[in-house]
Amino acid sequence: MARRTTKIIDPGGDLDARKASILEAVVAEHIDTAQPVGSTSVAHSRDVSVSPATVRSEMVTLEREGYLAQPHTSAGRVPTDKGYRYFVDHLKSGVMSSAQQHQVGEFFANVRGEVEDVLEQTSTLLSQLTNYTSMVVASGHSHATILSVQLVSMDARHQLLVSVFSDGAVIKHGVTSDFDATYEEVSEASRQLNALLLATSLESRVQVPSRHDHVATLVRESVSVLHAEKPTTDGEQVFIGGSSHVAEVFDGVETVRKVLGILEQELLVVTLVQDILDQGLSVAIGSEHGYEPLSSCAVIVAPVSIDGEPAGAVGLLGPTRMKYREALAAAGVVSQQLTRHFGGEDDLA
Amino acid sequence: MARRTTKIIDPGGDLDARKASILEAVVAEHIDTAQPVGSTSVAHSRDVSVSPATVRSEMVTLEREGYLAQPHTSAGRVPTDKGYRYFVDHLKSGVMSSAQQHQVGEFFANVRGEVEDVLEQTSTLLSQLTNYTSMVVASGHSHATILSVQLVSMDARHQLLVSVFSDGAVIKHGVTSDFDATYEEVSEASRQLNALLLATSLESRVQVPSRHDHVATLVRESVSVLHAEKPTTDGEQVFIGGSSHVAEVFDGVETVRKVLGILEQELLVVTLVQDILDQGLSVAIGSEHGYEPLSSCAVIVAPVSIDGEPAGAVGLLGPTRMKYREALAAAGVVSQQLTRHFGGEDDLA
DNA sequence: CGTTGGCACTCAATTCTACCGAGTGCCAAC
DNA sequence: GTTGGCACTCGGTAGAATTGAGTGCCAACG
Repeated sequence: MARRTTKIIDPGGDLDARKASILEAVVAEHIDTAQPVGSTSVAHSRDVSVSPATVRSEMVTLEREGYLAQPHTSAGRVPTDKGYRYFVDHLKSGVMSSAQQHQVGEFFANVRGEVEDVLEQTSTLLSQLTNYTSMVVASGHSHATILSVQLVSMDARHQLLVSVFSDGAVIKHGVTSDFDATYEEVSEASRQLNALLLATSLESRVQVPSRHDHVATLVRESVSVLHAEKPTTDGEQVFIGGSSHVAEVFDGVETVRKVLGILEQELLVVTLVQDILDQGLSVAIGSEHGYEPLSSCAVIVAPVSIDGEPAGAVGLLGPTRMKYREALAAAGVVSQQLTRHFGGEDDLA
Repeated sequence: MARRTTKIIDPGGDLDARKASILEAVVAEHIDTAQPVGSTSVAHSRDVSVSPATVRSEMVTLEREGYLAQPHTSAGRVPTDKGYRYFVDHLKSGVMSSAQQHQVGEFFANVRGEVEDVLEQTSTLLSQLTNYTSMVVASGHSHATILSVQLVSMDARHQLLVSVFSDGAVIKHGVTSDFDATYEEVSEASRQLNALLLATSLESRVQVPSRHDHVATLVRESVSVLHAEKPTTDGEQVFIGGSSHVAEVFDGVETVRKVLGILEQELLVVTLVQDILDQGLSVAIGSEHGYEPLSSCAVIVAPVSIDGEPAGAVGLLGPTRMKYREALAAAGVVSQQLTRHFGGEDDLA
């Protein structure tokens, strides 16, 4: 399930049972209270049955090994990214409250509409479930094949190229000509485009006519504008939900600003989520994802697939001290449901 | 240009010249410093050439008349919403820095791509120019006519209805049938739909076939799903830029959260902007727009039209103490440029 | 020898106090 | 009507004292 990134050297392997319990207690309490946690409260927590003094001596070890840190002498301990990592890796996967399960069930039983709408609403759902900012990424259609293209005349010099893909995506492109195209020329161009492009993908090369008549020019122009789609992005779409939670969950204006700034850049979000997935992680904590402005964040991702093919992902963004168990459960359930929703009976793939 | 909302009773009409100068000085300085401003600094400002004592006595009047407020005894004065309103109404319209003018010119000379892309980028531009959050609203296509509809077969039971509108909008709808439709049936339905819907708008009623064969069912289903588009919204689109500025510009987590919460709800943003336009305002200050959570905000709007028809608006959202002159100038120029961009030569209406 | 209670020590956070000064309101004089 | 003078208010700041949670160390215990 959750794996450790290869970059972490993991010196000395696992911690002994007692250290583990102590670390876990520290993390759990700090997540709960956002405060440094001291030896006494750890000693009193279940799973730990030694005296505060013993806890203290173990904590210096944990600190030396990099799992804990002290904001200043004579304060309690706070988990480091490495500490959170251990915690997450050893988390027995939780389960959502039945109320929430019901909410999710209800939601997926009732959503209808276009894929985009469903994804958008899903991102809202996910952020409502967790009180964190959610991201839903749908991967591009660069390998989907074209089901239909149509050139529609707006006026004599402006046409609209509408392409329908096998994954249900529809994209449009403006095509401008420097001559007046007749209705017949546009229809003919449309017919030729269909013949040319049907069942191809955006990656395939096609043979365009080299003649210089109006129809051929329209065809050439259309193909070029369509194939120009690729480089920008792969056509991924991102839906972000609950960005207002950023303000609740992080302290410090500067952090909030930086995080919002990141979320504004859709391309960055796509890359971030993809990177984490590529690393084989389900959670990226602190600096594990390498985005400096997000160093005080944790990002949870869960892949979504359609017919066994990776088709996107859902994600959650919170502080490093986020409620991992609940958030992981929510992301997991939602990604599963999404996978099922688009796999099974459904009004549109 | 800037008009006063009818709700304001405007008691005693305009202020005498001296009161006006004093009020203006207070507003200007408070916008600059975010601090209560005292009699001395007002007295020293240009446009005011009386002693602090005189300023003080004028200020008690202004306070009594509701233009100024005192956070507490022995602090300076702060403008009220009414004070800002007066300031804005008497603002001689400013002009952008030439660097900014250049930036805008550059931008509109170089943008290309679909309308949506242009609008999205415009909202980014506007927020960069002003350091406030920007909103770009494109009004719906409920009165646009249909240029083309096409039913594309995804698999035997799922079709995709793609409609192209005269304003360049393309929308898709999934159509599900409870029977297996042949390729011929889908083509025939597509043909009939075209005959039926061409040149109609979403508001027009059309006569659907009442037969029970596959083709007629497909046609009926398609028309119904297409006309169901209307009620939700009018198909407006909203593009929000620079939401991270919210964090810089407002103080207090709670305010930031509330504002972000509003921005998340696109429908609300559309309504807000529309309401303000309908009131004939170009700026709504504090509670003038009636959205309680935005009572510490000012919203600037500027309409955009295409061929004389209202087609949307651009907006800016900042604190009540925002830099009105600059922001108004930026919103004005951008809305003009946008109007021109979509009015004149252009690769797509 | 690992565990524990005891204890002195540290240091951020809090509280209190004094004080400063920006700003006001009032008034008498110009 | 305007102005300078003056007493007064009150938020903000600075410093000192206090508090208390928490540590590290150590000696004693099982």
